[in-house]
Amino acid sequence: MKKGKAREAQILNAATHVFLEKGKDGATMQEIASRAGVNKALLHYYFRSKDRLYETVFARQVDEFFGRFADIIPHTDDIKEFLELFVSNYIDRLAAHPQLPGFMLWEIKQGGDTAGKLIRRKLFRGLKRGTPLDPVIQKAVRDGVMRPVDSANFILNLISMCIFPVVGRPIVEKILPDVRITSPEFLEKRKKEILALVWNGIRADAPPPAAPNGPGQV
Amino acid sequence: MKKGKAREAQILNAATHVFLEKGKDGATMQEIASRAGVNKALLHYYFRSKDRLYETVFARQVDEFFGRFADIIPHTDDIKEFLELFVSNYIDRLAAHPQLPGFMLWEIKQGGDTAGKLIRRKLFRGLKRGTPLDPVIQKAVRDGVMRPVDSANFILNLISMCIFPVVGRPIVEKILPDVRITSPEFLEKRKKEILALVWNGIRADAPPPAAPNGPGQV
DNA sequence: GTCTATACATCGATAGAC
DNA sequence: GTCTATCGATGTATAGAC
Repeated sequence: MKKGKAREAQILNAATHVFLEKGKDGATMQEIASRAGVNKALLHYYFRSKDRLYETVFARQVDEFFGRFADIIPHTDDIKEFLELFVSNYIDRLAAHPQLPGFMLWEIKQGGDTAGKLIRRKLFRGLKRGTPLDPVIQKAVRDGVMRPVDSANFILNLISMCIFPVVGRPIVEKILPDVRITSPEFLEKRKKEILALVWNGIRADAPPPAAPNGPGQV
Repeated sequence: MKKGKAREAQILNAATHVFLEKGKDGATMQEIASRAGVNKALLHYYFRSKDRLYETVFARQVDEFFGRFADIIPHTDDIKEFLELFVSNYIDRLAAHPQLPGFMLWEIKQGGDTAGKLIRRKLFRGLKRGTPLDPVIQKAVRDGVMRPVDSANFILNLISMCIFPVVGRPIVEKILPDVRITSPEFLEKRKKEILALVWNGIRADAPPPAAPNGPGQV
């Protein structure tokens, strides 16, 4: 009935939804078929096997997770503004796909080298060798506006603070019952707090007036 | 042949290993039995079903992950020293069980309310209502040694920086090929960098001599 | 307690009608 | 292209001998 490409996309959407929620092992062809509103056999018609269907979905998600990473890199020479925008963009991106990081992390750990090679390829395409944050940070250090830090660790810290709340959402919301990780209010407050910590640290004797977003946070 | 308790522990060890690596869905009774060196039927003799075996393993891991959280809380009034010890203890603990965080995060997301209730119980036992870090931080703010921050966000940041590298190890090591997350050298450097960031921030005009572990990190 | 043998369900995959 | 029917493999679980 439907045209081939439309059906393929329809199945792919259902498969993506199920795989992201249950993982490769937890997902079944039956559930994917039901969600797509078609029969099991049709999945095999379009994608030979579960493995190939999964690979297709996984590759697309790697694209979403890594390939479009360049989109969230701001273009400004002001390091403070750069960090503000980066954290804001990154958190917005993560909030738009809350299931993606947890899925990627778990599945990559399972996937071994098959997944590993795919990531390497995608990663080193728009992103030739090394993080795009590196040069920005090193320049800020040279300019004397940022104290010398280990670049890799600093980037790791920045990314950790953005990603972990999304990945650990079920746990975090259980421990802090009055928090909804993906609510706009929490996300906006979180952006400010990350920036304030990164920029000022927590020491009381640090110069107060240079806080990234005014002094006012509880 | 063997006494009941010993066999039970033997099976439980094998089950823990397999479940932690593959997750509930990916694990099979056959693999657990083989690793334990016994027959499938014996697993059902000791633990009626796969579900019950999994629940036993999961409950023990929740204990490891949450229940023993109090052990890593330092006892000192000096906030700087407190944070140093907390981060150090926490990272050491995580490095000792590198598979645990990823497993917990993924499985809790799958487990729904069954897992949720179990965690709540374990969590609010040695840990009556609220994080044990909260009072320490609020006291430091009152004493004026720490600038006012949102306590929940600060704790979230601290924990994120400790946990994420372990959870994201496969990805991180793929992007930074010269890093071995669990190597002692990297872990020790990481402790210093987290503390330096938290305490001083990155701003160049912050007073330099109060760095947590001397000024020298490139 | 521990094994072999097997029952029963479910999953991935294919054949064949339409 | 899409369905029904079914096969073979695998997974959980049980029966019964020892």
